Order: sequence, then structure tokens, then C-alpha cells
Amino acid sequence: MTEYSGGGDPKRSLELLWGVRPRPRRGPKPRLTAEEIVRAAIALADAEGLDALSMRRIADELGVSPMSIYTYVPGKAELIDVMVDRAFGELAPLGKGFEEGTWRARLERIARENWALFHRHPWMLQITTVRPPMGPNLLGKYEYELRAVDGLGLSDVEMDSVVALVTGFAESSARVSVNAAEAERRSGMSDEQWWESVAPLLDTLVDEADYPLGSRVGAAAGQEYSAAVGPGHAFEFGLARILDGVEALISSR
Amino acid sequence: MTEYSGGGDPKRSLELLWGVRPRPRRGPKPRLTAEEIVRAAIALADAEGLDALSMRRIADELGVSPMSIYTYVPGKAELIDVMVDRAFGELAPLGKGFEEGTWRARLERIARENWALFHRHPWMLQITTVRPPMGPNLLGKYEYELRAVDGLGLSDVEMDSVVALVTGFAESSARVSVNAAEAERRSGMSDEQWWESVAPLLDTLVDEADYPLGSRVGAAAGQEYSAAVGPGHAFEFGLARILDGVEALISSR
DNA sequence: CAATATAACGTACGTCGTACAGAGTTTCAT
DNA sequence: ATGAAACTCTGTACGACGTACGTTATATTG
Repeated sequence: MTEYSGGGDPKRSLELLWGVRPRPRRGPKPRLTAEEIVRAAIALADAEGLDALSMRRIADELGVSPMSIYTYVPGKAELIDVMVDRAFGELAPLGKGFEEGTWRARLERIARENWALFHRHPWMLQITTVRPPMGPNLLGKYEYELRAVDGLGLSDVEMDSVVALVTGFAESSARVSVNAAEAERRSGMSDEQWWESVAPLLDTLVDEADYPLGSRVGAAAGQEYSAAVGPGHAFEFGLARILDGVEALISSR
Repeated sequence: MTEYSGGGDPKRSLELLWGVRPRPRRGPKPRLTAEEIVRAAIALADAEGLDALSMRRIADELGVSPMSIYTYVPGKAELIDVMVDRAFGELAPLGKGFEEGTWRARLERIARENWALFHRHPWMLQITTVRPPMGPNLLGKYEYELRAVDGLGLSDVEMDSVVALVTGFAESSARVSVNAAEAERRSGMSDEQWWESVAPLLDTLVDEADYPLGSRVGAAAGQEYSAAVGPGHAFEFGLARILDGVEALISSR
């Protein structure tokens, strides 16, 4: 399942994100709040994944009927918008400022914080944020990250590009790592076990001589990755390369 | 919807991938072949996305009943494995070799070919390939891409890491680009129109002074991206940075 | 011609988001 | 005090999904 943030009614989403719903003056006391629903939804998605996140499950969790949820939230799309903003909010509060350290240390920290966030909330990787939910937390995160590259002689567009490159890389390598863990959970097999179950059959189908480089390099890489380093290696390697590339850009200014 | 390659029975998948099913000697003439089903499925996914890819729709397209598909293919998971391998096959045949050009030109070409592939088959971005379908085409693609970094003094593990970095980057920036186009299709609004619909309401909720950098840089970036460059800019910018970083690695050898 | 293997199909189950209608509860205006 | 209005909550219903299962029709083999 891939969801789209910004998939719902933009007006309703923004009202929800900024909490501007006028307090109802009549009718029965509400049993819930939108915030409770968001918390329950995030907890459920953390624990069981986005596929398990259904309006019925959320309602179950909160002890109400499925349709009651729609009293507080226009629909699933708008709910997801708020979930995304709240979850990204775990990043911005850290950023009181960057008084010390080099730009490189700051960008590295941002990359690691984003990487860790996606591991805490793997469901976020299944949500496309090309039309990001414009909530307080997402705006705060962007502001925080831009401060890491302010005053280095980069143009505004370059500042945005560098931040997008680093956070985008953190996201995409977290995706690999999270998907590996999820594949392990689903299949009940570690990567090693999976490979051992595939290799014998593959051997009968393929002549290694047809793929000389792939056989050699694949074996070496498999050895390395199964040695507990795993997907974290790709993150470290890529981050070092990218920051070297950014360094080349900055010193050309 | 996110699908997992390798989600089905590995043995059945491998048999399908390498086409080793023994020809049936009795019974009615098959009306279809597995290959026809894969072709129809890819065409459907290209045209309408992975969400529209259902066994019922494929059957409709081929003029048979839904359950007939299961005569040729064990299930949807195994079918997707074969779709992925076939689609990646569009890359490898190009690679007769890399007689000329620098390593940088070769890696750049690989990145552009991958980027273009994901635009031809956007549904591939919704399929996780941590347990890749070990078909002839995927093996061929890996072999081809490794040749681009062979003989540069890199270790086997480094060769794998560089190829993974470049192709992973192509995938993740293609994802942004494809998702942007998809969001446009779904909402019937261009990014510009969407922003114009959100901005006025957002202005009433947010004080720009709280986000000085974000406001300034966001405006500059928005200007730049709406100027027809769009998500292609992020790809070009990131690729240049990454190749600069790889250059630093290679010249340190 | 019978036995056997294969193809194709119809039905059924439990899942999803949510439209809609109705019943119960609280507050406000009079 | 009373009726209207506003609001909360619930039950039912629809058409989509993958596919297990059992049945019928068809082709090949002995």
C-alpha cells in the first residue's frame, strides 16, 4: 500500500494540522479528540505497519464503532497527513540550534536523525510526501535543516538542493534497511537463510561463467553484508560519498 | 500498495523466471501462456498503476475468467517477481560493453538509464526488491553495471557499493519525480495550482517570521522548480554531487 | 474406448473505506 | 419549561480485493 499525503481535502487537512476546529457548543460530550485518534493511529502503524492501519482497527483500539472516527477526522487521507506531521515533529524539537561543529557534522547529524526516525516509524516510508502536509512540525523540520547549510556561500536554491539530497538519501537508504527487516519478518527467514534456500536451485539454472563479475562481487558483498554490518553499510558509504561531493561544491564557492 | 518481490514461493518463482515448466502432454490446449500474462500485467500496470493490477483485471484484459490465470501462474506474488525481472531486462541488453568513455560517463549513463526505466514503469517503484527475483535479466543488469566500475582499483565490496549508490539514487529521485506526476494526475492540479490553493489558507495560520529561512528558501526553490525544471533538477544536482564523491574515492586509490 | 491429466469456471469468505440514515444527547433561545 | 438546533455515535450496505475449493469440459495416452 502506498498512500499519498495531501490526498484529502487540503482545507480540512490544514485545519486539522493546526488545530483550529471551533469547539462544538452543543451535543453530547465527545468521547475522543482528534489528537487521541492520531496517537492511536501512529501507535498502531508503528506496531503493525501501514497495511494494518484501518479505520476499523483504530476504532477497535479506542473502543468505539468504526464510523465514530469520522466525527473527528474527515477521512483516512487527512488522518495520514496529521500522522506524518506529528511524526516528523520528533526531529525539529531537537534543533534548538547548531552553535558548534562544522557544516559537515551538522549534515551528518541530520542524515542520522532522519535515518533513525524512519526506523522508529517505518510506515512513513510508504507515504509519498510530494505534497507535504504543511503542519507546524514539517515547517519546523525544514527550517532546522536549512540552518545547517546557512552562511556557507550557497544560493537559496543550492541550500534547498543540498538539504533535499541529504534527507532524501537518508530516506532511501532507510527504506532499504526497513524493507530488509520487514522481508525477514514476513518470510520468517534471515537474508542468509533465504539465500541458502535459493542458491542451490539457482545453481542448477545458471552458469556462473555467464556472469563473472556478478558472481565474484555478489559473493564478496554478500559475505560483507551478512557480517552484521548489513544495510547500515550502504548508508555509511553513501553518506560519506555525498558529503564529499557537497564539500567539492562548497569549496568551489 | 507496496508489494514485496520474493513474496511468493521461491521455487515456483524461479521456475517461472527461467521458464523451465515442463510442457503439458495432455488436456485441453492452453489458451494462454505465462509470458502473455506477464506482458498483459506489465501493460496494465504501466497504463493504470499497480493499484489497478488485479487478477480480475488481467483476466478481463485477456478475455478469460479470473481463476484461469492461476493455471499459468501460482499467484500474484510470483507474477510480480516475473514482471520485475522482465522490466529490468530493458536495461541489460543495451550493455554490449563500455568500450569508450570514462568511468564517470559510464556511471552517468547507468543512472540515466535507470531513471528513465522507472519513468517508463512507475509501478516498479512500489515493489520492494530486497529479495530480488533472481531472473536472467536482473543478473544481467548487475553484471552490466559492475563492468562500469571494473578495473579502477576498487575492492569488490566498493564496486558493489558504488553501483548500489548510483542506482539507488536514480531510483529514489525517480520516485520523487513519478510521485509528483501521479499526485498531479490524481488531484487534477499542477503543483503550482495546488500551492496557490494552499498558500492563502496557510498564510492565515502561520507567521512567516517563525520560519525565516524556510520562507525565503522555499520561495526561491518553488520559483526554480515550477520553471519547468521540476524534479529533474534534483536528479541532476544529486548525481553531480555523488559522482564528485565517487571521484574523491577513486583518486584516493 | 476408458483412464488420466490439464484447463477453465462459479461460488464463497473475510477484508477495506465510507455514504447514508437514524437514534440518542446536550445546549440554546424563547 | 419546552422545542429546535447542533452534535455524537452506530448499523447497514456497496463494490472492490486475492484466492481456496469443487466441478465440468477437453485433449492425450494406453
